[in-house]
Amino acid sequence: MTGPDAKKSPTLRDVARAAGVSRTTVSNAFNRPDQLSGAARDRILDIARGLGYHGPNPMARKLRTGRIGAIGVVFGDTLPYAFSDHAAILFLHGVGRACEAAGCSLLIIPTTDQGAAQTTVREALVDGFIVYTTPSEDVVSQVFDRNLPVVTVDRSGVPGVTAVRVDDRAGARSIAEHVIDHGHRRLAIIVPRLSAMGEHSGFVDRARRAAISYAVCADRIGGYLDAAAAAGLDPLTIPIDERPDNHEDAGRAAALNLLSLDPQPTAILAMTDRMALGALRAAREMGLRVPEDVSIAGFDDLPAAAEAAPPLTTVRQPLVEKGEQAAELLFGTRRHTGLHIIETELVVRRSTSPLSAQQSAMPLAGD
Amino acid sequence: MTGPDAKKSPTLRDVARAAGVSRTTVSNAFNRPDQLSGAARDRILDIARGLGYHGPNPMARKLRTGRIGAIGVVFGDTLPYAFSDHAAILFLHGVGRACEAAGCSLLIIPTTDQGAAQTTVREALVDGFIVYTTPSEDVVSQVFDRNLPVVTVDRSGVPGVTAVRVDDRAGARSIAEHVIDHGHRRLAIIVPRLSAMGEHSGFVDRARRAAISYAVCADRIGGYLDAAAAAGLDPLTIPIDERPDNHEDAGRAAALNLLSLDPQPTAILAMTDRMALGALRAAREMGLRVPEDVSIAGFDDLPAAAEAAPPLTTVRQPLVEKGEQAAELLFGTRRHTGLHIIETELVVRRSTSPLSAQQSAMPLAGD
DNA sequence: AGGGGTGTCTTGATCGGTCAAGAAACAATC
DNA sequence: GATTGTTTCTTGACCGATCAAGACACCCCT
Repeated sequence: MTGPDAKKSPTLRDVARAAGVSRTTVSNAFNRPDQLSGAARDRILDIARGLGYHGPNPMARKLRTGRIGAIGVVFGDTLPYAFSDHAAILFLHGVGRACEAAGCSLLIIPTTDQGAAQTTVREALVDGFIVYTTPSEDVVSQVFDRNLPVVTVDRSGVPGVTAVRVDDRAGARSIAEHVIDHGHRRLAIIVPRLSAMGEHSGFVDRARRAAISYAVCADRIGGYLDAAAAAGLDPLTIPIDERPDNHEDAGRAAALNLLSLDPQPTAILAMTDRMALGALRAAREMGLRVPEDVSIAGFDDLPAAAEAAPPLTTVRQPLVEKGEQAAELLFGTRRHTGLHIIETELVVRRSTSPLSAQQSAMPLAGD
Repeated sequence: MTGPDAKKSPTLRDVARAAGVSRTTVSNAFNRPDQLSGAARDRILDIARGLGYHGPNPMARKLRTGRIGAIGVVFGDTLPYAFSDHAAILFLHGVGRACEAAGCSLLIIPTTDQGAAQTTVREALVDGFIVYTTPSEDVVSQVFDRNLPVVTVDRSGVPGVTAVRVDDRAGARSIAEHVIDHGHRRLAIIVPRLSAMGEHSGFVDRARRAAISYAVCADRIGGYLDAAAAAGLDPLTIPIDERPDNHEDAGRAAALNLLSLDPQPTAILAMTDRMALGALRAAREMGLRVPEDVSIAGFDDLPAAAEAAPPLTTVRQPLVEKGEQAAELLFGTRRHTGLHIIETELVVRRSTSPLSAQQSAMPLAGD
């Protein structure tokens, strides 16, 4: 990517020389019209144009003046993934709103290539960072090393760092309670990748349940199991299926696996709407009706959840507001407290229903 | 947004002084480990840490070294809008893919506030720009003024500027032909804002048809009308309804307007899928069946088009690839030619069908 | 005539680094 | 012992601007 002008472009000094004035005067011609006579200004601007000088180099200028005017969002996943995940996009939407209000641009920093990510973060030209989801710890510590303002989102807190969290545990509990209140006892859970280390597909065993490294996963599963325990169910008997990615296809595969258990679960709690949508598809493929044969619940309340067939019962988290708040905390627009917790809301639609007589006729696991 | 360290942070010079070495040596300790003894390096790094020095200031460093490592995408709309428009997101997805490959970050530059946009563009720390959709001409010329590499997307070409265009005209013609081949003669067209100047809602009169400032609009409408003319229809008799925004709601309003014409159109060509989806809703609300009572076609082939009820006949443009190509052209990965034209593909689904006997029984406009 | 004010422009320092060239110390080679 | 080479570190210029302070001319006023 070489500039249209391969020959290096002229500087303030060149213009000054050509115009027979000092650099400062040229600088003023561009930035402080009141500091020189109109005639001189016009002449200088003309000469600059003639020389192919396109205004003060922003980097040099900002080095001197300080503020950069952009904030960085660090994604755990690849950039393409970020742009294909609706939750991420809604989050960015919110961040964008706050940026706009603050007159700030938005730098999206990919961190796929572990090696490159280090230097990308190290050299990012930003006034602060938002760390979204789960970049590797290396990258996160690199971010902290920059010693710029940071807001983390959906990550377990680090002392001294402003964090935005959703009350995932309460949200998960509420939707599990909803299902349990409807009489369901044979629950099953679908989750995306639980730990930064190791990729796993299939049932989650005890060891892996104990080694969850992502805060969101830990909290949501915790919430589900809290509700189960409160209802007298043994958490360890509730099957959890993990898939490496948060995708429709992954949710489908997990649901196919869970729904072929005997006895079949009567309610599936998917940790994300994306996976829940895949689970809906799996049920359809197996000839099961939702919610008559199996209730399916999601989490997030993506726009697609309301439009699914049937519309998805889920837990709403205000994704746009989450992004907006994170950015506002970074800008200092919003009062700084260590931890910002965002509440969720249970959204009951039609993918869940009370346990039917037919369903309850089947043997209860563990009986 | 003040840094955690309000007292200004130490510089290379401070570290050098504390360590009793020169600035260059400290610089080398960070960037060129082979240029000094391991012992000295460790000692310097230790001292730096002790002083709260967090690595070389990226701005100063880049001022010296040149390359910034980010490209800017300039949006015509507000940032939040960009993140709510699927076409834009898919485009960004593609850009992100290319950025990732090039080890580059992505700066998203909002241009809502006309005044601020000028300086935002002027000061954006990027190595090049992608101009997407239709920022105001002021902003575009500001971008050109930076004299950095630029690729424009979906805009009519400017001499010397690499442009990515979709063959909108051919795509529009193909879908109009598809509908005409199915026997439809009473066509109607739905379009978003046609011109940067003036906001208009409702039928587009002759004067406004002649004053379209957005290249995409001009081409798509041109394609529709080409097909109509080729089939012996008078383009001027085909009603065009314009709405200021490319939104479902806008499409709905336009369709409601068009479908209350007498005689009623039998086929609606919406210039975007978003508007087509709104038109589907309008038809449903009016108790019209699609496609039995009215055929509706879109443009873009967003993911939602395939999932609509009924699935939308549309023109597919490869949005992700468009973004990727634009970025690759900017990086120089792809061979530079002035104009890159991307082909479209007609995707026939179920929202269009042959004219029914009942439909053709109605009087033909102009007979 | 001298003091104060204003408008226009210049000087030299500075922002925080990197880079090319060279110096000092020491070892290896002929 | 002179030459060459390495390793390690320093110097001064430079990247392209901004900024504080001051110089100079000009006008107004008493």
